[in-house]
Amino acid sequence: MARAATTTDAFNAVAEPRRRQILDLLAGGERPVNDVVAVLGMTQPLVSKHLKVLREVGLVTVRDIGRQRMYSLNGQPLKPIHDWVRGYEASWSRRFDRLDDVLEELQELKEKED
Amino acid sequence: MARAATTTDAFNAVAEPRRRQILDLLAGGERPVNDVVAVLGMTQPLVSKHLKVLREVGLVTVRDIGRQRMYSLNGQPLKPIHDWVRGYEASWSRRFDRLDDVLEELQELKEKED
DNA sequence: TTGACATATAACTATATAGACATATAATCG
DNA sequence: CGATTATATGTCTATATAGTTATATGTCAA
Repeated sequence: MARAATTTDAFNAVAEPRRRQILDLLAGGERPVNDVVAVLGMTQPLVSKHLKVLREVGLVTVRDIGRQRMYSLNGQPLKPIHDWVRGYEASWSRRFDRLDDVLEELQELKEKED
Repeated sequence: MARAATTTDAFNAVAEPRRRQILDLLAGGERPVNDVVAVLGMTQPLVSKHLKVLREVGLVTVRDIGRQRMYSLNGQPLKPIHDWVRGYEASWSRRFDRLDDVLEELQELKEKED
């Protein structure tokens, strides 16, 4: 079995850094394809391909204006990622780390003893 | 060019659902490989492979106890994912959506008029 | 030492890319 | 219509898998 398709879910779609760049750009507002091409410096076919992937997982929507296609962001499919990763916040944030707090308190007590 | 390696960063490592399962299990505490095999019902070589990927991106650490290898979680590499995705929270959470708040207030005013 | 247990690695298959280049489709303008 | 502009798609290459099966490595126990 090969890797799951990039269009399987947001997790896979967003693993590619250039697709994150595109989303970051669209977060600033609707943009036609050539804007993305110009700003991010990728070739036009590559941008179109990445946009297709993002469209298939619902991270962007399109609106036709004459011969331009305006792409806009839809962050909703990112929610599962946020929900999943948030459960791990405790493992890097001292604010959430009870053990660290305890150790710190013990350390403070120890220093007072000296 | 092919897709970036799964060991490139946490984004890629975590795109695979079974690796997320493994992390979710390890979140409950240190575990030997065969525990993961038994609980998650994957073959042992597959688990070892996934653990190797997770190790290479720093999401798990190992500790040898006799012939067992105890794996434990290290969530730190997930922070970049959290940081990136958090910026999009506004796009699905009404709580962060100014426009929605405004519309809601207008709605309330309108209902009072009736 | 021999054997049983725990884990890692090797070989193999099928498949899905990212990116480049060339070309097709489609809409607008003169 | 013909030319130009905007975007999508097809083709080709190199490569990286996830999963299976078989085997190697390493550790403990009797």
